[in-house]
Amino acid sequence: MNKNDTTKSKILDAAEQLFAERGFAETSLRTITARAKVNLASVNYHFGSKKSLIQDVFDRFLSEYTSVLNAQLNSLESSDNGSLTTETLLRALVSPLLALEKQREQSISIFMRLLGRAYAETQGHLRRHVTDKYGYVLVRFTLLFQSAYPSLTNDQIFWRLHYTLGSLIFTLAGSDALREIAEADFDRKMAIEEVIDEMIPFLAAGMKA
Amino acid sequence: MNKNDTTKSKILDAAEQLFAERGFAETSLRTITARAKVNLASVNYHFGSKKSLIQDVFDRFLSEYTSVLNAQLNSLESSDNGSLTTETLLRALVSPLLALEKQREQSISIFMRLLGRAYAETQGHLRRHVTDKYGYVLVRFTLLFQSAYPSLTNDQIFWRLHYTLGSLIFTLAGSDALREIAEADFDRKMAIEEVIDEMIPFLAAGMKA
DNA sequence: AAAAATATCAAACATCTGTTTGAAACATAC
DNA sequence: GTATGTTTCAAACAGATGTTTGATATTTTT
Repeated sequence: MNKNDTTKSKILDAAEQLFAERGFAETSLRTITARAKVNLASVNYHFGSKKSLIQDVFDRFLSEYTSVLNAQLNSLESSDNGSLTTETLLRALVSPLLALEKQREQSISIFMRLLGRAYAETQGHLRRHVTDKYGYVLVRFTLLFQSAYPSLTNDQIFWRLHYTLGSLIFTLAGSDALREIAEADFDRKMAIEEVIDEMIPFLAAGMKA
Repeated sequence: MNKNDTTKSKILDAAEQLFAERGFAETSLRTITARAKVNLASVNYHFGSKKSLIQDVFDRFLSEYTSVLNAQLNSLESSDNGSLTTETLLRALVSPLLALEKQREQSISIFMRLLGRAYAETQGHLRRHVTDKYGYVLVRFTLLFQSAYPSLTNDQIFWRLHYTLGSLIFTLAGSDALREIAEADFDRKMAIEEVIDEMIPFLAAGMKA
């Protein structure tokens, strides 16, 4: 059997999409299993609980994302430090998302909505899980940034990085809807790559301000 | 009886805080009425349904916010157009939030978390309600921006405004947690006004990029 | 091919959800 | 002070939720 057609991965696929669309509490296991065309009890059989399913959805996405991002940061670190511009750093952050989009044939906004929801879960188990397991990549990214901009203080970099993440997650999470609005206003549907190409100079200018 | 101690406003207060903390679906009417110390049935008596309660929470916040913002935009419009810098426009967007924070003695992050959640509710009734009733202020703001920066194309302004909103909502929604992290790292607790003072040059630089 | 382990399934379970009910308490008007 | 309208309250309701069960089917191992 194809690895993507197992009951387990069919559940992950359906859950990922539904969680992104509606949120965690708003998505019932019955909705997930109906879309995945599997039995209701198989969620608890394969994942133990709904909580674990949510974590596993994030693990699948984030482990793929961080492994690509880490590879990018590796090559940036080994290359000449003089070429570490803000723009290339930001591209390193975004390009794994575009790669994932192509590979999975799934809109970036799905992943970004998931991330946004994890972020909104301020008191929940999910945010702790995500930051504990994947926070180190953000730390790595911060350190690279510091070496590129030694004139900025540490807390300036800390905050500016969060402004940037806010723009990225917020805009890309809503990118499908925003692109439709923009299409109605300006008679042209932008590709997601164009949106990103517009966004990076905006963010870079802020970072260097 | 004091107007803020009626059953109705006690429910609104409790609901506003709990919705911001946990989300709409994750907050039950029983949790709300327990915190508000009122009877369970009083929600349906005063608001009709949970849906209406959610809308009323937003209406109370947004009507206060937009009325202050509109006043600010009025005075900006009547003043000399040459003084319309990006920074003053952004301040007009944020300062009503600071005013509300003082008046209600409630952290800005509560309001911003609410806004973020309304934004995340992509398919729900809430987003339509909010955009239908309060979208015009954003349009007003956009028009002012266009007049200040005639060199930018309309879709550039559209997108840059959304990048800005992303940064603002995302950062301010998480400002309490972020300020604590920053305090642990840099041994100084920043005031929310300082965070904003740091953010505005960042955003202004991007807007002008 | 028999045995053992793994996976699927329909049904039931206990719990929690928003909402409704009808009586009791309270306030207001005459 | 009685009558009328408004608000509160405990209790119950119907429906949905995550989870468990025990039987059946499927796959893997020997």
